[in-house]
Amino acid sequence: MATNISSRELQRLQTRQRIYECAMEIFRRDGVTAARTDDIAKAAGVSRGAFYFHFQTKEHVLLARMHETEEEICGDLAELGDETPLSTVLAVHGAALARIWEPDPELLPDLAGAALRFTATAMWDQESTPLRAELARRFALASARGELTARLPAPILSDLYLGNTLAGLLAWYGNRGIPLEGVLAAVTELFWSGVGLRPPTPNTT
Amino acid sequence: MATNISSRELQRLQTRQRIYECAMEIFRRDGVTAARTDDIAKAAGVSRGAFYFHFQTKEHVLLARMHETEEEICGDLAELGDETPLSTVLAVHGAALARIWEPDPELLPDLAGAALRFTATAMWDQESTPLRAELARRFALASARGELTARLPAPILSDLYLGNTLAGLLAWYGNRGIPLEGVLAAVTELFWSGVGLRPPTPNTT
DNA sequence: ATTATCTATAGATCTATAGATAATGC
DNA sequence: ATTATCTATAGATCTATAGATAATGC
Repeated sequence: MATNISSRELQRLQTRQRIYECAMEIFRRDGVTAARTDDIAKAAGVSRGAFYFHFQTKEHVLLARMHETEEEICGDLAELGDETPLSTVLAVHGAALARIWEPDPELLPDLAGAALRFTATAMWDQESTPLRAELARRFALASARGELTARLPAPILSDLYLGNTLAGLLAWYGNRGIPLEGVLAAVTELFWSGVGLRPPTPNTT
Repeated sequence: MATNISSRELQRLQTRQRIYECAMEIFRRDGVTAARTDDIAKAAGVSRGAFYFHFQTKEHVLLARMHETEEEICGDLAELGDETPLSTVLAVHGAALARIWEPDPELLPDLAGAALRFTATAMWDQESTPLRAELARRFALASARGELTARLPAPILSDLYLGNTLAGLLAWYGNRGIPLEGVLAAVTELFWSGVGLRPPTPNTT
């Protein structure tokens, strides 16, 4: 738990961070698929082998970005006490998502695609990500408090909510100009109005 | 509009189909990322250049699979008249999805990831896919008939519905054993109960 | 002395294209 | 003769790893 960082560790972290930032820049410039690891390494002032030492593939750099955004959102959620109503939790989550993606939409499709593949594999291995776990926990708390009326179990509702926000992000990506926060708020409201109260069943002729 | 196919065209289509099928098989065996174009070409009995002639990249084979499933689902939807209630249209869509993916889940994460990236790019270019266009049309018809009460415009609701089914597919992928059709029906019901009728606004303390 | 970090490089794989073959249209 | 389909292959890029360097722990 010591915070003293050895010179070697510092150097490693600095190199990794440099590679990470240069990769993101080149991803934005060339697209993830077209980006060459050689260009990234050159920009970071290291050999291509150093890139490989820090990141297994280009996709792993995207996953690092995903972890970074997850940590940021989890930080926001950590400020809300466990008794906070789920609707407030979701509003804070949406606001954080908007703050992160609104100024930098370029990598959204690639990142979303990688996150989706990664999450599916993680789900299959019964693992989770910090944000997904935290949201599932909040949904479970809300369910125990009787805030949810949907018949599906809380963890699945949590995943469906995440899927909804992903769809919202992409709808906004394809139709910029609308403020992202408004789109995500509308998506959450739509999701919530189905989850929060139970209206009569639909008319299935 | 002639249905006569030249010998050359027949040969091309047969070769392409052989490459496509061998690729899917090797994707399932090795995973899309690890699959080598050389193995695919060998399995199809052609040179690696022939693979490249028919498909720009491995991802384009996945997109061909996506188009195939879209055509199949559109075929099902085409049997429903324009006056069919949206809830029925969505039920048929969910049933078709389940029929397609239940017996062959292996490629779901890779295909979903590729589809997501591709769709986002297409949205940005103001293009669409057959299935996405057809669903948007059905949502617009339902909206005109007063079947929808949500404030969001019909095309966005349509995309959110697609995002919901994607989330449902992945929830099922990570937790096989439950019948997929049941998962998708629950997802649609959840989506619909939010879209079809307007309950009181949530309590945002 | 041992180990972590990184470089240099060999080998694997992919991408791009010049050229061969065989079908088509005149 | 022209063109579409495919092969052969050169060159680009990635992946894997042996070895160099410098920090660490004894």
